[in-house]
Amino acid sequence: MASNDFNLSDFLPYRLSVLAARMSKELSKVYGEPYGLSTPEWRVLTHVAHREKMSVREIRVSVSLDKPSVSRAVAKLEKAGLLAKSTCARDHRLLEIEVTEKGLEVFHRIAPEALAFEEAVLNAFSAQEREQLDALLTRLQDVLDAQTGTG
Amino acid sequence: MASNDFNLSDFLPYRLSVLAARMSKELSKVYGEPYGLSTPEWRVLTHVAHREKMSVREIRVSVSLDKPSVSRAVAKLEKAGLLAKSTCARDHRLLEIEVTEKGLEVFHRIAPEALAFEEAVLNAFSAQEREQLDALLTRLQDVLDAQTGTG
DNA sequence: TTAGAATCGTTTCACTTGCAACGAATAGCC
DNA sequence: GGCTATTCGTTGCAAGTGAAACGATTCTAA
Repeated sequence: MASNDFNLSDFLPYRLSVLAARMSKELSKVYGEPYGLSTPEWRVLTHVAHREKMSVREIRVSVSLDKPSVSRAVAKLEKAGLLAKSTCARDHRLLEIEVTEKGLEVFHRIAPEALAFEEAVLNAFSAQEREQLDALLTRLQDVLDAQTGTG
Repeated sequence: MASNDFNLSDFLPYRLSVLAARMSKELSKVYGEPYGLSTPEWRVLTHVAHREKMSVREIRVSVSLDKPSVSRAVAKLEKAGLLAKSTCARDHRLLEIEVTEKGLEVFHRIAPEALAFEEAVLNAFSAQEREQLDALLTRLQDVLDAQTGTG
């Protein structure tokens, strides 16, 4: 029976899950304890750091989090003074969320460390292998998009 | 300033995290609603399905979950009659956990679907690309092991 | 205009998680 | 042998998560 061959450690969804969890945990040492940021907060800050005003909805799709997570992350970041909220004049349902100077400052302290972490991991790979990895991950993403609907 | 280049959607930890989350969510449709299994339960059942008696500790390292998660998963699977717990005669601290006939039956219904899901994803890749993907993921795992200590 | 549908962000609530504390059992050491 | 340290699995608890409900606002269409 074929399912007797089933080996969790070779199973792609499991491997990806374990890998992603470990990497996220390592990375969180950069922004977590030192700056008191959670993963959603780090993602939101990172995205908002592009300096454009944006709504919760725009952030949500860009950082792959659900509405409540973004809402809470924004609330905490605002409380910490890292971003500013105001209601959009043209549409009072929308928020205009914008990074503050303090937020940018924090971001510019974290980002290089985050990139250094990524670089430390990718150091084990040649330029060609990096391209392969990039391409394969993109393809995986595309396959899932095609199967699921781009949700 | 280099950190202005920071783009979350190109950032490896983020990409892996999003990819793994989506794939896990898709996969969970196979074992989740139909069989009432959570992800920890699915992993534990899968590992125990090898038919060997094993302790919580052994399961834990094999399925990348922490102690409480395995303990709770085992408790629920036992309640559902999919595995059996007994205390080890040689060491009363240890449990001997073993899959039941019913557990095997459920496993043999789920596993082919899980493999089919994996296959459907990997269908987009050539044999060579699959090997590349396998090798790259293994290397990533190794790099993290080396940096972290094999946890 | 003006009702009804849709969208936005927040909040509620039930559920899951993971760390730490715990009791039970064994191993190590004097 | 007895005392301490360690390991095992469970449980308590606080924090995080996501689906659904909610009020507020805007859009649609008559």
